[in-house]
This record gives sequence, C-alpha cells and structure tokens, in this order.
Amino acid sequence: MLTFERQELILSLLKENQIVKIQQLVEETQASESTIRRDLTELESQKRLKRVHGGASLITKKLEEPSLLEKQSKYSAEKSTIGKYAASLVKEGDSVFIDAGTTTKTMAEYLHGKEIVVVTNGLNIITDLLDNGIKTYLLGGYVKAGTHALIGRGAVESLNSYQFDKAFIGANGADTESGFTTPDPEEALIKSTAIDKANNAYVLADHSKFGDVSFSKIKNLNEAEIITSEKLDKELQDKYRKYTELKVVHIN
Amino acid sequence: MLTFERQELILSLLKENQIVKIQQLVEETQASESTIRRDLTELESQKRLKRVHGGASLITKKLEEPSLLEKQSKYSAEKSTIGKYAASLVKEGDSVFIDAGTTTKTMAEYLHGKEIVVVTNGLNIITDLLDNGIKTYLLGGYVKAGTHALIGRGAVESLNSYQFDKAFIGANGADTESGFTTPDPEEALIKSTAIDKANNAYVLADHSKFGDVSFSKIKNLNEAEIITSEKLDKELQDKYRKYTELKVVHIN
DNA sequence: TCAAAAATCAATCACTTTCAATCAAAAACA
DNA sequence: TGTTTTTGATTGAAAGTGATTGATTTTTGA
Repeated sequence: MLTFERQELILSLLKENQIVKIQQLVEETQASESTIRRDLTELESQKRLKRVHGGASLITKKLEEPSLLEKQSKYSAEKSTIGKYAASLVKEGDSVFIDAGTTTKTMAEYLHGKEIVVVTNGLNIITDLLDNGIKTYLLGGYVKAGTHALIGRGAVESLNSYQFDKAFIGANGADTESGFTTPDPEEALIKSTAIDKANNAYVLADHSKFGDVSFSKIKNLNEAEIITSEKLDKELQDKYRKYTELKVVHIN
Repeated sequence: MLTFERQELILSLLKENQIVKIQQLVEETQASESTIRRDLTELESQKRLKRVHGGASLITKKLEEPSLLEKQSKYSAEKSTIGKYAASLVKEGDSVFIDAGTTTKTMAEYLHGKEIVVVTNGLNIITDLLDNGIKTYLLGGYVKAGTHALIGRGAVESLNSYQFDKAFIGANGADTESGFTTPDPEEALIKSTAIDKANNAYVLADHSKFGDVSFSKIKNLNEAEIITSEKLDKELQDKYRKYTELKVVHIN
C-alpha cells in the first residue's frame, strides 16, 4: 500500500470514528506501528488530525479561547478536581447530560476517548467535548448572552426528546431549606428538567455554594446527589448528609 | 504504443482506481519504469494527476470538505463584500435564518445593532452575533465535528418550529444542471428545509462555486436567489440569470 | 495513595523501495 | 543519410520501512 493511500485511509477511519487507536490502524493498514506513528506525526504537522496518547483524534477549530477570566476564576483547582471525579463516574456507553457552567466544563477534558453520548445546553463546553472525541448533541433554543447557555421553550422541547443515564448539573446555591437554586428561572427550568430525565442526577458544587440561596429553585436537595470537595467543613458535610448523598472529593 | 495513447491509458486506469502504483502501470502498458515515470512527470505538469511516492493519484477532492481554516483564507475579501451586502438586505423586525459557514459568518458583523431575531445552525457564528447584540436562537441537534454545524433529526425538528422572513444559505456548488449542492447530505437537508421555511431565500456564493457540483443536492437554482460578486464572468452571469435572480455585488 | 507493571512514545539502525539524472541504443522523421 | 525524439538500463541519492532501544506516560493493584 502506498504511503499516500494509507494516510487517506487513516483519515477516513478517523472521520468515521472521531478517534482511532494506533493498534486499530496497524490492523486496518497492515503496516507496522512505526509506520503508523510516522504517518500520524506527518498528518498532524499538516494539521489534518490531532495526536493523542494511544492514537489520534479529529482536529477542531476552537470556538473561543479559554478566556483569562475563566482561568483566573475562583476555586479553579477545586472545580477541576470535582470535574475530574464527576468524569470518572461516567462509564462506557452512558448517555449523559452536562449542564452549562464553569464547574461542569472541567468535566469535559477528563472524558477523553470515552465511548459515550453527551447532550449539553452549554456552548462553552462544546469545543472541549469535540476535542476529546465525544459524540455531542446540543439543545436548541435561545442563546443567553453572557453565559452562552441555551434556554427557553426550544431548549426544553429539545431536552424532552432525550433520556439520560446520568446528568451533571451546576448550581449557584445549595441550601437545606431552599434546595438547589440558580439566578435565572429559565436556566432553573432546564436544570430541573434534565434532572427529571436522568436515572442518576449529580449537582457539582464547590464549598462556597453551600448555604447560599439564589432566586430560582431547581430541585430539593434529596432529588440529586452532590459532588463537592473536602474544602467543605466536616460539620457542614454531616449536616447535608441528612438530606442527600454527598460525594466528597480529595484535593491534591 | 504511442506516447499519447499510453498516457490516456494511464489516466483512464487512474480514474477507475483513484490511485495507481508504478509497477501496476508498467505491467498494463508494457513500457519500462523510466517511461512511466516520464509520463507521470508530464501529466502532473499538465495538472491531470498528482504524483505520490510510488505512483499517482487523482486530484479531485469534490467529496472532501476543505477544512475551516482553508475556507477562511480563500477569497475572504470577496466573501466579506458578499456578507456585507447580504446584511444590508435585513430590515428591522425581520426574523432571519443564517446558515453555518464562512461566507455567512461575515454577515454577522454587519448586522450590528439591528432589531432582529436570528436563528442559526452554526456554532461558528454565534459569538459574532452575540457580540453585535443580536437576539440569537440556535438549532438543536448533533454537532458535526470539523465544521461545527448542527445536523440530524434534532436540528430539523428545531427548524420546523420557526418561520423566517429571510434565509441566508451557504453552498459548495451552484450549477445549472445540478442546482445548489454541498458535500454532507445531513447539511443539505438543513439548508433545504431552511429555504422552505423562508419567504425569501438567498444563497451566498463566491465566483469559485459556480459550475461546481458536490455530493448532495440542496435545491434547484430557481428556488433561491443568488448573491455573488462581479468576479463572476459576465458571460456566466448571463447564463445563470436564465435560471434564477442574481445579485452581483461590486468589490471595492 | 504510591510504586510496580504495562503501554505508548521518539529516536535510531539496517534494509528496501522509489526517485531523478544520465547515457547510449532504438525508433521516427526528413 | 543524418538529426531528433523516444526509450530502457544504470546509478547514487532520497524516501520509506520494520525492528529495537530506552525514556515517558498511563494503568494497575496493593
């Protein structure tokens, strides 16, 4: 087989599968591992694909650079750890809803290469998902300026045509009396609906969210599990455990 | 065998197989390797094929989509002018569909401040629209890796809940026989549906698109007006005017 | 959590194939 | 016949190949 031929084959396999492993390519092309590696290096330098450990993935143009603001945002280490743990809950074959927001965004990069289907209402996390070779569906609807979340009738209707194994939701407040809350009623409706459509619902919340109450209620505490970090006081952890299950993540 | 004869044979073998090896050609033509090499060199200089190490390949890439990056660089001045004119067609109060793509993207920045509602299937133009203060709705559906266009059942269903005063569509080919075409059938369906739902439909096409034919048909030429530029030959302009209205934009 | 085990990686070697350049013989032409 | 064009063989250079190495990364399991 000609070099050119083989490289085209690699690209077409990649387009089909979003992501390919080197061993897979060795089998398909009957070439040695070395040769495949050289092909991948060359194709990457041509910007026709992106190499990842163990194989290659489709290249995607960034929708937006991760803004400085996001990087500097509060508790980013904590959020990242929470996101990583949330990603570990996702198993091969799962269908998953991931909410718009900064905490949920950190999940995306840890989902790399998993054979799953993700539905989201957050434009901010689309590129992360695609870069990691995830099959991604987006809700339709009105694009809220600022957060770039999808809301409104269209979004809810879109949502109603899906079922999820797991839903990962962000919230601005988690309070024993008021439950999970968020400022925008429209967003609250999306989050609430997503929880309803999932077998397992998780709210991702760093320690600063506990005790806070926002304008719009999403759900009661007992309607979703909480993923948080050890930064939350032991006392408070125990308090909240009376209302719902709490997954407390250790921070490095 | 005559030189000319042999070269035609090479080309016809190439068309059959997309790619041919030198040894294969030596066998078929009973000529020496050197002769074949000379033929290939000559045919390549005539741009009738592309040499690759070990053989030659066709230069056609109609089924392949140029990457977003490639698209953006080509004819950008022309596209920008076309986009500007398209934006000028939009009146206050209009509800407008804007297709995913690079040409349509240039529209967005010229819509600044207009009191309109925009629906789009292109993630690549969302930020431009929001930055210019446009009320923006997004179709739902599957996010196509690479172009970041929304496609699939969800996208079509979303589309069906809207009505547009005007739709602005991109296409890869515009041909008198084959009509408007684009490589991906899923995208073709979205474009076609959007045209159906609009009182006025416009296809934005720079001069390079005319006469080209891609894999999937969108609509016949007479089902939308074309916005193009004066870079399109006068002769061709007249030819296409027999099939549909042509808005020819002057480039500064 | 941490360290051992496994997998993946880039770099290099020896070997094969393909390449362009050259030259002389054969064929075509006048 | 002599001249030009085409052809096939030869050659050293360039490109491509698979195997092996030891370094790096990821996964596993105590």
